Amino acid sequence: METVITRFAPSPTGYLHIGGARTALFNWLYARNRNGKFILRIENTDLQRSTKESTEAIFEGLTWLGIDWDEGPYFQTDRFDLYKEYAQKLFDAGRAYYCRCTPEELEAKRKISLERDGKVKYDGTCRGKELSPGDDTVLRFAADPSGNTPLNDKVKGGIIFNNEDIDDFIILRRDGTPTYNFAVVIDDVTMNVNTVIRGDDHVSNTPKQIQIYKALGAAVPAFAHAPMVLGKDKSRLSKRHGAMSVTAYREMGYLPEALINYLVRLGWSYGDQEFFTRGDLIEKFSLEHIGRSAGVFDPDKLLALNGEHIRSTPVSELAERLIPFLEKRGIHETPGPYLEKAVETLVQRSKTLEEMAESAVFYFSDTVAYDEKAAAKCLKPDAAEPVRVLIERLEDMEDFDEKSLEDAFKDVMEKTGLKLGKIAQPVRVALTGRTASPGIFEIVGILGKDKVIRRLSDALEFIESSS
RNA sequence: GUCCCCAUCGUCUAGCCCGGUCCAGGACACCGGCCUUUCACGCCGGCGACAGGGGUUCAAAUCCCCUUGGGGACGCCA
Repeated sequence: METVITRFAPSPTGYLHIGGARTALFNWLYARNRNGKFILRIENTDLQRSTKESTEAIFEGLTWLGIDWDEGPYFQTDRFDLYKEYAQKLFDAGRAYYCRCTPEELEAKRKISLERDGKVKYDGTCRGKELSPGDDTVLRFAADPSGNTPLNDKVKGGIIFNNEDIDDFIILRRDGTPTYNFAVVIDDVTMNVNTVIRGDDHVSNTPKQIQIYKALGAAVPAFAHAPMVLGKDKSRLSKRHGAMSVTAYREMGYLPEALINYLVRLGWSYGDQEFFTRGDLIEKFSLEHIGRSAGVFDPDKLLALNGEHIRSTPVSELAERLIPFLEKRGIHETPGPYLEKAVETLVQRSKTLEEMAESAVFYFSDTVAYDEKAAAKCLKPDAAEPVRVLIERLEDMEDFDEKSLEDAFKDVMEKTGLKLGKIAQPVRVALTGRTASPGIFEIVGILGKDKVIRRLSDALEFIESSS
């Protein structure tokens, strides 16, 4: 069977966004699933808008997501000679002609025809004039004037375009650079791309491209147009909808595995399964299960999924990935048992690494910063007694294992006549500064005798001084 | 305006191709409850959809048509 060759061809005019990442993912996954080849190509024929920074950002985003490419990156700017060569072929074959209409004239024509019959199509003024190339000419493709161009889309099914709706579009600009609809085809032909997976905002370009393939006598690839990703208001995704760049999610503490899982699942399904590892995705991905309708990006679901991925990631690995987030808070921690134990207590309570780092601060700081409300609620005078008793009891202890801690707290309960809840909350605030935290025994065990007693004493002091 | 696509819970979706097993299943969110030293996790339960109208058929979420709604494309952008 023929080797599947797919590609991701972004234009470097901004960061890698959610929608682009999903397209990349679909192509990559399909290639991996079919044991094919995945190519990365940068479509930078628009010299004005393409930037080096955007190109770097795209590489960075893809790399973080774990999307690797087998070939490329290719840059269209390195291939201008090739486009000219193919343009010449079309010209020689009578399938392209020079046009001298100015942008202003075209604009006027568009306006008139739009008013007349609602159609916006080049009227073919220069077709048949046999103009020769010059500074003031563009090269246009001579499209089929009649008949139709069928597209057999892998996800949309069959679509038939009337050739009368397809105009003689420009393939080489006045400055000799190729336009998108022409360059993609030349690239895909010369790179042997046989499966084009892209957003369905490209469907209406497809018949134009198919005509180029045919005019060139090249094999038409399989097309799969995936539905769009929309924002909450069902309009096309944009900055208005919040964080849209892939790297923004990295910064917010999302795991690439989770983003991938979410993005792929948005528009593709595998029965009722929601959770997928990278391996699952590669194994199970198929074009047949890409949906036909557009989907709304739901940050809540992504967040929930991220929590799930965190819970299924080995603690040692999480610990390592957490370090940058601790650094951001001025905490310089190295991998090791202490970090890992701390992480272990936070896994179920964290939906992002960012959140985990925030909750982990008390494990690493010298003094505890009390949350105002927490202190007001729990570090009141009536908390002094149990805290004092606990300190005394703890001071006599050698081992801080769970069993002996439990006994210690029981003793405090007996001596003070208080329920565990009444004792645990003040202690929790004394140790962490907050009312919500991992289990008290866990924390005490990890922090160790010295830190625990110091923090309890600090709290006692706080209670006394503020009463 | 013209062309194209789409249409199941608020959202992502299963089911649709090969009509009956669907008074429509799962997930997120939301609301209850259980567990419990807090918060989570986990578990149990609830709320909640086949856009509307016509056909076809013994039978339609599933097939056909229309309407409506949404999206996309109409660039010397990609």
